[in-house]
Formats: sequence, C-alpha cells, structure tokens
Amino acid sequence: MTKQRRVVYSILLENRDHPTANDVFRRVQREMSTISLATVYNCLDALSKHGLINQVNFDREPSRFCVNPAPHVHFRDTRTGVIHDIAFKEGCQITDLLDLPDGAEVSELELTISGDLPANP
Amino acid sequence: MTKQRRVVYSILLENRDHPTANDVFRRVQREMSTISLATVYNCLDALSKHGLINQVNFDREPSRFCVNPAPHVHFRDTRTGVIHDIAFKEGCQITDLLDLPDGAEVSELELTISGDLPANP
DNA sequence: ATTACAATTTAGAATTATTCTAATTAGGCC
DNA sequence: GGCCTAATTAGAATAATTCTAAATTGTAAT
Ligand SMILES: [Mn+2]
Ligand SMILES: [Mn+2]
Ligand SMILES: [Zn+2]
Ligand SMILES: [Zn+2]
Repeated sequence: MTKQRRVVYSILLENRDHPTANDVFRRVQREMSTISLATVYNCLDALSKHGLINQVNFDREPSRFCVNPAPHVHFRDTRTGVIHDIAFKEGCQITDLLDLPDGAEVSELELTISGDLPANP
Repeated sequence: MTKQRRVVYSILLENRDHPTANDVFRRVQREMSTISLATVYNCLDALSKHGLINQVNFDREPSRFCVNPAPHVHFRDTRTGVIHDIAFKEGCQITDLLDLPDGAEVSELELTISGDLPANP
C-alpha cells in the first residue's frame, strides 16, 4: 500500500458511484495534485488484482470501478445513467440456471443489466 | 439488406465462433475483396440494431459477434480461448435470482463467464 | 433510358481509453 | 548516508472504433 494506492482506495470508498479511471483521477487530484493518470490506472489495477475493487464494464464504455466487496451485479438506469449494485437473493447461484457443461469451473462472472427504474416520487 | 450486409451475415452464419470485427473483415474479403473495414463495422452495427446478431463483450477486449438468436450467455474457456454459448435451463429467468428494485424493467442483460472446461478426451 | 434522390460504402483521418517506455522518485534496510 | 527495488511520473504509443467527406449504389419518378 503506497500513498497513492491508499488515496485512490479512499476516494472509491468515499463515493461509491462507480467512477471511471478519469473520474477517480480528478477526485484524487484535489488532495494529491501531483498524481498522474498513469498512476491512477496502476493503482486501480493493483487494487483489482488484490481483490479490493472490481472493474465493471458496460459494453465498450470506459471501465468503472466498484468498491463493493459483496457478490453483486450492476444495473444501469437508462434514464439517469446511475449504476446500481444489485444483490443476489438469499442462497441463489446464477450458475444453477445455466446448462453448463459437466465439470466447468467458473473463475469469473460478470452480469450487467440496463433498464428503467420507476421514477422515485 | 445490401450485398455487403448479406455477405457479412452469411459469414457469421457459416462459422459461429464469435469472431471480432477484424476477423469478419478478413473472412469477408475472401469473397468480396473490395469491402472496407468501416463497412464491416457499419454492417455489424446494422445487423445488431435489427436484432439479427449480438455484440459480445469480454472485459475490454475487441467486441465479438454472435449469430445465435436464442437467449444465452457466453463462457470463455481460459485454456483454449474458445467462447461457448450456454443456454438457460428450462424456464429459468436470471432476474428471478436478483433483488431488483420494484418495477425495474430490464431492457438489456449481458452475462459473460470465464473459466476452465475439463479437457475433452 | 435518364435523372433525381437517399442511403450506403469507401478510404483515410480522428478519437480516446488504455498501455507502454524510460527516467525519476520514494521507502525500507543495512 | 548509501543501496536496492518497486512505484510513480510525463509523455508517447497503441489499437479498436468512430467520424468525415467523397464516391457509389439502388430505386423510383419522369
Ligand atoms: Mn466520466
Ligand atoms: Mn481476432
Ligand atoms: Zn458495484
Ligand atoms: Zn453466442
């Protein structure tokens, strides 16, 4: 854990809105003005590799970063653009629903959903 | 349906291995040497918009294109790199497993899995 | 058949998120 | 302090995709 990695991580914890690398860069700059974008990418990569954060991809948009350690999937509200964390229901295994070949070992699984949420009055 | 769109579509039907745009370009060139890469992108986009094919994204790798019209997800065998279509078990709705907010309307859903398949003897 | 028109294709340039390179800096340890 | 390794930095490079503007095509009307 270097100073830079710590501040990148704390920025992610502070506002869990799934920012892009560039969003993170701009936020980190406010308290560490000398940091470089390359370092932000390096830090995000290091934090990912150590399992502290997750990289989230919607189609071919810039990657976003998620600090929620619980298993969950991502729902992007097409009206607001906001990305919501969606948990699994109690005791549910997504792979139970799939016709996986015998012996298949899942190592990574990413589920992204786009749709509408009802307006919140 | 233009000549170019038809040949792009037929190439995809011919070999359902989830090729990239560039793979498609090289295959199409063999029977229509004057086609341009931009046109391949345009055609893939048009076919996608009309629901004949699907764009498949694994992380930030180049998009791949899938001509399987049935609902399914994608499993990449990490040893061979081959992408397999995985169907849902009878009558299974993935969103049933999720704690979606009331009234959420799913418009798009993409599930990608990476893992190991047992060697096929 | 010729013309008109809109949509598509084309070549090449532009875009842009990300990665790479090479030089500098930082931090732990003797 | 000096040594060593890993991390950071600025900037260039990369590469998938998109954009631009001109040429081509196909179709429909005259
Ligand atoms: Mn952003
Ligand atoms: Mn390829
Ligand atoms: Zn999340
Ligand atoms: Zn498929």
